[in-house]
Amino acid sequence: MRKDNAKSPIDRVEGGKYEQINRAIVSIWPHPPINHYFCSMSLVKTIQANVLKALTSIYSGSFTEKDFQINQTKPEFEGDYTIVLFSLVKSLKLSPETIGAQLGEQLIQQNPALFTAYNIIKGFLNLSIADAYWQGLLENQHNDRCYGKQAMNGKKVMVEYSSPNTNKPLHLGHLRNNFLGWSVAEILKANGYEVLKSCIVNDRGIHICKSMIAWQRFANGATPESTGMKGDHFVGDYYVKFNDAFKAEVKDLVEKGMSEAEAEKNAPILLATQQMLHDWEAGEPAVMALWKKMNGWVYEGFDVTYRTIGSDFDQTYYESDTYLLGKDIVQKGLQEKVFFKKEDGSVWIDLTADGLDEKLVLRKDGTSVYITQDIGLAQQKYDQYQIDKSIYVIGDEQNYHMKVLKLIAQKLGLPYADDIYHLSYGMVELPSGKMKSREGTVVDADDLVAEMIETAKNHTEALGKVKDFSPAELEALYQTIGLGAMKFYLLRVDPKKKMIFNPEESIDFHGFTGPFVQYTYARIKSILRKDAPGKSTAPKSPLLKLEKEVLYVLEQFPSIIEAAAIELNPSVIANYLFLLAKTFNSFYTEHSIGNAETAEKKHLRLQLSVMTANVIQSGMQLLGLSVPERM
RNA sequence: GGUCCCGUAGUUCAAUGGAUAGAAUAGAAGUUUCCUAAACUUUAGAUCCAAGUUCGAUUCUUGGCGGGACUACCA
Repeated sequence: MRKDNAKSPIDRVEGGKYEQINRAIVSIWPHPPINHYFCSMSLVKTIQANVLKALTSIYSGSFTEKDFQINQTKPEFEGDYTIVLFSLVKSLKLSPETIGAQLGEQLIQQNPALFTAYNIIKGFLNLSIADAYWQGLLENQHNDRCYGKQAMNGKKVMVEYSSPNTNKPLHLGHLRNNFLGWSVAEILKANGYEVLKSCIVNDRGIHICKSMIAWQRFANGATPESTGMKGDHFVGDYYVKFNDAFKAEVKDLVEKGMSEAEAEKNAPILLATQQMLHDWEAGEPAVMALWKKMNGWVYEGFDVTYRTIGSDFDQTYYESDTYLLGKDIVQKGLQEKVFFKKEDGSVWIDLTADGLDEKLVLRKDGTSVYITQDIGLAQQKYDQYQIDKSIYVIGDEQNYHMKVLKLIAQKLGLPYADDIYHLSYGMVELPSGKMKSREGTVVDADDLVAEMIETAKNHTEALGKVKDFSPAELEALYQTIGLGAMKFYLLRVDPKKKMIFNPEESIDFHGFTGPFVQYTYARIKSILRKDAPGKSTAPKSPLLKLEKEVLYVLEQFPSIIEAAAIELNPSVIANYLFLLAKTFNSFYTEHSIGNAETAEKKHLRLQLSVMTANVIQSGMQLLGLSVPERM
């Protein structure tokens, strides 16, 4: 049953499609992006290789990494990593205990420098890793700024994100999009890709004309300058004014006896808007001038927002340039019988065999539709930059559209078809449901940013730790913390899932948050201003439990960066950083760093602090967050 | 109608088919002569329902129930 068949066209405009220019996860990242790290193989991979070698030498036969799993050992058991043996039981026809004992013995014999002990509980072989391994990692990598990052791999990726409409300001949904796009770009760079960030601006169309008409009629020449308003908000207000006027006209016509459906089609202001769109397409000078003027205002507003939140693009596309693209591709496809023409002259593709519908690609008047433009733009991106992968950060409501786009490209045999990837993310919803401008429930991006910075200010002042900061330093700090809280909040959730934002409850600064991680960093830096790890040749004493726990987490950073790239999922990084900060904080409260028991311990703990700070800093950078030296 | 997505503590989020389902927050109780208490410690609290596959299911399959998105000669 259709849910929205009662809605008027204007409802759909407000609550639906135009609201989100975000467009469609259908395909899978075809292969893990990289094979080796700058420095050394990850511990899990090392264990994997050792287990494979041991299995082969004990049981003779061929094994693959799929024959067993390696998990972190649960804290209630002795050991660091665990081999799950169940899947070997069938093929080897031995009990898990036997396999475990034989494998454990062999591993220790084979690599006594790495494995020190094992125990078997049920089908789980728990392995203990030598202290020397962790100590070596720390000694070698603690101040390696490239830790976890990979060498350039020669592949080029374009990440398209943000993609605003020029008839209204950015809202919370755009923020999720922007932060995701930015972070994914950073994550891919860390994995060795050359990344191009792009943005398609939806700067034309009936919705833009609505703001223009409303301004013409109601503004009396007012400008952002004359009203002191930010340009995008200024224009957005006229978009709202259009809708108010439209509704009033419809109501009026209905009272005069017209049916509601008729009235919605014939409201004078709507007809005027449609005329304006025609004039725009015809290049009518006055309309073009107005269009340029108003879009200019919006861009000035967007620039301010983008600068504040830290978004930028290597390439901006404008729909006014691209909306005619793709027609030649359709003509070619028509010849190749990928498309077919209906009697009225419109051109379609039949996707019913793929479980989809027939889709229009060219109107009967020969003009292109959204999907046609997107094919054209995809082609242009490929021609222009020879990209190996094209990622579209677009909301999940456009899953269908993006599926169609990819499918059409594949059927046309376009070389980049398989490299189109829709990074589909869920909407940000309010506790009451979707944000609706008609109900005034849209959370404005600028307002939210300002509120977060204000909250950061209040918290900071209440704590009074940075009273010696200059006003400029304070402002920078508030921004770092406020934006940090907001970015972390939006990125810590799996992008695929929709998330709920409650405007009544302000975004937290405690717990699983950006400021928590930032605070951990600032506290470490405070120690490192007084002390730095020098050289130590003292024999190493055994690692304490909490020291090892921090190292255990630090060791995983390279694998985490890789996993985040394979999944295109910044929340992997956010979860990791929180775990790291929490683990370090536990260590920090329990053990003194500056006044450690021995010089050797002090040295080790300072190195541990340096490495933790470095990893926090690079990890936060992958999320688009900066870290303060003090807070 | 069709296609797709989602149902986990009061709330917001985790969990490549693995051990006793993790966190955060809200609740209860503690920790400051010592490196930043935006921290730390303890405590209580959850897999929508029903079958199936499996040594093992939050995860996979099927069927319910509940929520959402899409299904325009709009972009």
